[in-house]
Amino acid sequence: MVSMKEIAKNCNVSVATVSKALADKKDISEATREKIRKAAEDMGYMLNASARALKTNRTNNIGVLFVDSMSAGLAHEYFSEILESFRWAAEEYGYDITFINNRFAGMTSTYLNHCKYRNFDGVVIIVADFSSPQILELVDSDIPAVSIDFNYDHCSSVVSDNTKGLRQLVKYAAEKGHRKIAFIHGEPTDVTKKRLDGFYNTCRELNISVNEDYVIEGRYHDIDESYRLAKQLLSLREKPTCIIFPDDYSLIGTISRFREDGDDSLDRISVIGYDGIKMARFMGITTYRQDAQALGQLACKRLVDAIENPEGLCEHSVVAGELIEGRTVHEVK
Amino acid sequence: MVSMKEIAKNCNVSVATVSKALADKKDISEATREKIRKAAEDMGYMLNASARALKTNRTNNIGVLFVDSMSAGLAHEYFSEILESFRWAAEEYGYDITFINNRFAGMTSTYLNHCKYRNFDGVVIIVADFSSPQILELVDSDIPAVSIDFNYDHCSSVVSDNTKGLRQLVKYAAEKGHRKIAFIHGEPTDVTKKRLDGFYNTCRELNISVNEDYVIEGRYHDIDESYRLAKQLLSLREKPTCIIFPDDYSLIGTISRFREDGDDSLDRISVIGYDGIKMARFMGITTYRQDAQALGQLACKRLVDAIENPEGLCEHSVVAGELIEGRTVHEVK
DNA sequence: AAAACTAACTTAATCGGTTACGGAAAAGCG
DNA sequence: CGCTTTTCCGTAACCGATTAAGTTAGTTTT
Repeated sequence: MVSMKEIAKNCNVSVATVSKALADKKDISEATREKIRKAAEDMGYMLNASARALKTNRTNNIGVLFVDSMSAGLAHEYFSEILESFRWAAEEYGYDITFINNRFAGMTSTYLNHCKYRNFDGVVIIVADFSSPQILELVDSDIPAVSIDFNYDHCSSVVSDNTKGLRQLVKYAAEKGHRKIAFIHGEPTDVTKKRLDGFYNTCRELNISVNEDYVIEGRYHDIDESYRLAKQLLSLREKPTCIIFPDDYSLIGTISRFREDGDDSLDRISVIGYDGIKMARFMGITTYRQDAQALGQLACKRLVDAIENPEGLCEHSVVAGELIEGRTVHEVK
Repeated sequence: MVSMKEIAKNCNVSVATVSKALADKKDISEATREKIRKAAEDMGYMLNASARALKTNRTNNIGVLFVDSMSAGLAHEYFSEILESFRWAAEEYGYDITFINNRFAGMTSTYLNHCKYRNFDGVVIIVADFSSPQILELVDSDIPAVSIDFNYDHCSSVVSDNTKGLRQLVKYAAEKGHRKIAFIHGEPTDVTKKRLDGFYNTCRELNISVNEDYVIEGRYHDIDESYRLAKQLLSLREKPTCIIFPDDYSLIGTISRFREDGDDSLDRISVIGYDGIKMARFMGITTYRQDAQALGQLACKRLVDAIENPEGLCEHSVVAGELIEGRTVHEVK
């Protein structure tokens, strides 16, 4: 690999001159700068990130925590869209992204150690088990960090407006005349809590009495579970007229499984998804589209801010989504 | 950040001793090794990847080319599954993965330059415009590389068995009595070429005469296009009885759009997808599941082999998939 | 024309490890 | 008890950059 040393030799200058010439420092004459530039080009030279990082203590590399305990992860359109937009923004800012893991040289390690090892300039937590001590250790370290859809005290966060999401969905259903609205929510997480807040508060505001049998815990992205719970809801003496699902994916799966069963009871009531994945839009499902792109982009901006100004306060931003009106919520008298 | 120097001072040994102790070299006594280990642990020490890479010329980092010109990319389940399994395997082998791009410090650069800059030990090409000169430059460089679903002369490759895929699908349709089989294929790429081979050869073997109106070029992952072409096929004087789509995604989208139109003509013939995405399986679509997991895993193995033995010959592997029997291919008399 | 700048480099230290080589002390051997 | 091996650790060069500080020649100032 050709290094500055060889360029220096070739141009009869010192390595320092080469470095400064290529870095566009001012104390190099235009003539030598050009000579060096040309030599570098001709010799196929490229800067060495490791060497630079060693000296400058900056890697221009961002660590991405994206661990899918449930094998959702990349297969989850919402998260992969966030990752994609984050990545794009990072590249714009001149950063690369590397996945964080907790295996070092084959052995088990910690996320923090991995970040120290790679010397990431910053870290973004997109998907993870947010309550794990390893994550806490990471966000409490002095590495600039930003978390998505979760709030920590010591780092910036960007979260989707889940409360508003449920508010809009409930309001929409209510406008269509629904009063028996069920909500299959996901595992108890920050996100779920916010959604439940939105659900309960909006019901209260609209004077909709919440039947406790209608609010049940399921799992995100789990078709089997949603299917089971939907069946359960539809077997109640007093059936709900509308069911809000944890996400579009499980809703679509559930719908098709009901049809497979030859059971049209789900088609005869109203259903609502969450996320706004492409397929849901194609299928005309009423859902709340989370603005994954904005989330990823903003998270990146916040992280870069934190990197460039480590003394800055952390900011907590909420990103709104939008209701997508499909054809799965019917008017009731 | 705590370095070996500080541990050395703390333990009254030289930096070399610390390095060797932590690297489990044999010429350090068990006593000092333990003393150093403990100090490192207590001080929260972690190795510095840049420093190590500088000296050893190994980064334990693999560059991943994953560029979605068509905004498919991560949203494409097949590719994201490959990425996921590749990543998992890489971590097992002790490698991290970083996305390759062609922007350097905000400006436009080349993929190769980026790889030189990061000094990747190897490179995997998962999604890209395979014919771009930048990619060619990359695979022709001396960086160990492996490509997925595309063959280059100078690097190993792992490809899905597209010929077999189409063979199986055509055979299956034929067994169900279909003789008028249409094939909406994707853009002309290596993959498409193999599929066409499989399609034509199998038709010939089974004495199915191919109506040239039935074999038309569409685009992968493009619902609008597939929808348009399906309509076109169904408007032919002599309609096909079975249509093979470029992929599950566009098939599912097309089906739902037909239903939206109140057009049941697609439901009355047989349809076949490709990829075997989860949703397709839930919806009972007959398709060919590509073994994305095996592809990613094998690609990683090949790459690690190439890294560890740069003189080795490149290998070209073909990974079989399997036909998933759904309910979208009906018996014809 | 001597003093004071300025422009354009060079020198050398440094970042945090790795590793070939060397050397002293302890252990093994006859 | 001498001599050869081992064992264990230190010295120092090196990887490829960056950058503060120093140097030299040319230019300006007075």
